[in-house]
Amino acid sequence: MKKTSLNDIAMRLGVSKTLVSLVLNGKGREHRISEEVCKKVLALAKELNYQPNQIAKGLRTGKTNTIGLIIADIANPFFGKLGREIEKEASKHGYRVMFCSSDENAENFRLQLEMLQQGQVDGLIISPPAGSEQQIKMLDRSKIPYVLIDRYFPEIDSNAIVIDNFQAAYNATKHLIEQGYQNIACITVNNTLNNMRQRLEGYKKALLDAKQNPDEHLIKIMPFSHEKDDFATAIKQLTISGEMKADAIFFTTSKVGIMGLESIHSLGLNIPDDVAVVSFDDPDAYRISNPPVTAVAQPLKEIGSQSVKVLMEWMNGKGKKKKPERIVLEAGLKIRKSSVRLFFS
Amino acid sequence: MKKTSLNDIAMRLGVSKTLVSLVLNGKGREHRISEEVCKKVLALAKELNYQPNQIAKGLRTGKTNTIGLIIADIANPFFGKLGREIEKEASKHGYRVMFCSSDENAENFRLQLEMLQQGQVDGLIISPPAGSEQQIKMLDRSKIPYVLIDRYFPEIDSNAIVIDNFQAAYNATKHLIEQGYQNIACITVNNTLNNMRQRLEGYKKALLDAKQNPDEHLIKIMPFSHEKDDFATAIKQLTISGEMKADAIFFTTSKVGIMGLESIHSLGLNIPDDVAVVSFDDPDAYRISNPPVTAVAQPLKEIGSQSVKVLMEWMNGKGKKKKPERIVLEAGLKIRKSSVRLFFS
DNA sequence: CTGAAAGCGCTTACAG
DNA sequence: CTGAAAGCGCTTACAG
Repeated sequence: MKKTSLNDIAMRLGVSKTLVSLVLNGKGREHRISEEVCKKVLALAKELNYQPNQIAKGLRTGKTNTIGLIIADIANPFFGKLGREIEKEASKHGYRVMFCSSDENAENFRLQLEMLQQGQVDGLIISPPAGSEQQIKMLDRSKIPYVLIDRYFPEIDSNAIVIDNFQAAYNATKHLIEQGYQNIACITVNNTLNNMRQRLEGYKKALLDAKQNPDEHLIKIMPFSHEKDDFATAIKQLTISGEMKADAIFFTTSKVGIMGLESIHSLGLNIPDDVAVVSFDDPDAYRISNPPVTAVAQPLKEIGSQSVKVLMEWMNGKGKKKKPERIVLEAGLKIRKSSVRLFFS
Repeated sequence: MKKTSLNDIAMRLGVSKTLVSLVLNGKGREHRISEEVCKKVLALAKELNYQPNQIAKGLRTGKTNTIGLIIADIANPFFGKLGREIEKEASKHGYRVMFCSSDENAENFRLQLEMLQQGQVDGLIISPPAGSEQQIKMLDRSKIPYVLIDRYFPEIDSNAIVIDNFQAAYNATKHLIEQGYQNIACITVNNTLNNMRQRLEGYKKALLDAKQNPDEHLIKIMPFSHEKDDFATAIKQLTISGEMKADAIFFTTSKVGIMGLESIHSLGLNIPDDVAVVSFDDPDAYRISNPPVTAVAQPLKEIGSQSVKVLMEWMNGKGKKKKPERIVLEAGLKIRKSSVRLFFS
């Protein structure tokens, strides 16, 4: 059985498809179409379970009611939760969302962006990987509405919803300092994105402000591959065999933090007695970890809703790009046992 | 600047768009179009950065190269990882995927299914919520290819990729029995889906086979809302205040397990000495939990790739529905310290 | 070797 | 109050 089309209804009722279209789009009154004709159309549409073909509608109107979302990895709980918020918010506005995971790879990203621009989406929410400046510049020159999340390129004027990474990292480090830790290490990932740089800078600045000099031996920059062995080595150097013993570690992402915690556990080290831990991001894992892990919790709900809001404003603004908005949100520090000295508690 | 269309290229070259379409679709040879014309077309297309409008193509060919995915919640790591595998596999076949989270709610599901059927996707991969039998039956009568994952309705002949939930639960429980636990509790969720029922049945059967009678006091069926308080109460009853003291708990999902572990920790109970723990599903959290949690690890990669494979076969089978395939995979038990008696290890 | 034409299912001026 | 017609950007018989 074929799906019923506008024409089927028009034919069976002996009216034009213009009329059917009008009625079904609620423009019956507006066009002063007689009550009874309206009723007949509506009734038959219901009977035949008519579903307008969105593809045809999209071709004609140039609107797809779909937004594209490119993030690093939907399987990463941070992006999973963020994606869910965006989906929720978009659906309130009648939009669906197409997900793409770039794996922080600029080439994947380029292909996904290209694909999404082939007339499939009305707007984009994007977490651009390192090295995608050119793509974003091109995107900016095209007329398609977009907003960046999680990171942005300072030299490109884009809408962006981000958090204050510097301040959040600063606060996390300061918390460790206040707990009396003296050799605070930082494990981060080899990534040139501004959000990651700011996290490292915030950490360093907090140390400097406390007259603790950031020691290069205490800063580990991991390859993006996130290999278990690399982490085991790094943790071992920081805690057992290295030139500087760390009494606390600040992880700049949850992916790094989870790998690090695994290594800490398999070395049999005690948290926080042997080494205290604070991490960026707040996956479920940190709440059920024993002890629970102190975490920088990003306001995912707000990032999601704001990004959709800004995108909608642009999309409904007749395609005219407004002055770019850069919204900077605060991230809270959830203090848990992994970073609290017992004699303080 | 408008996007360049087939027509733009045809006009500028003084040829027909038929020809341009043919060449760009690699059918130049086939239609014996002269080398030089081909080259000119290709060159100009590149110069103008021509991107075919997929919406128009979709309307004409009836193919969107998109598959729809409806799961419970993309923010749940189980579905996040599964979604990622499906995305990966689909992209190998040139398909993109539209994600929808139903929250296990039949009404949400109905709306999402309806939306996706409005000519937007070529096929569907679905994790149907309880109470959606009618929707699946209707879907089955329509000609749109689909495959179910994670659960199915025994009375409806659908393609389905699932695991042997009964056996996996049986094995997990048997493991606890072998470790010498005598009062093994089960915490599950109030859900009539066949996968959940089988997990409970597998647990009971393992107890029966070991001459341990399943005691109703040891089985807690939680409301789907997953409220913290409900779990605190349940765990307290099982471990401290109840009529039967449990020395081990089997959680039937990771969502339940994570809530349960939180409660266990906040009661200050020791795992596995006070109470041992085994859980269905294997989120990151279980590896970094201290002690790490024994888990039933589902083969997400295989569920993902098989579901896409079966769907592709149907979609490329000229719309003719094949005999439904019901693929049942095995889930492995990852034994970790949360369920191992010290004197055994 | 190449082109004119029809048509996918809609919406939207325009005309009466 | 209602309809004929054009057109969104493609693909695909068909004709020459």
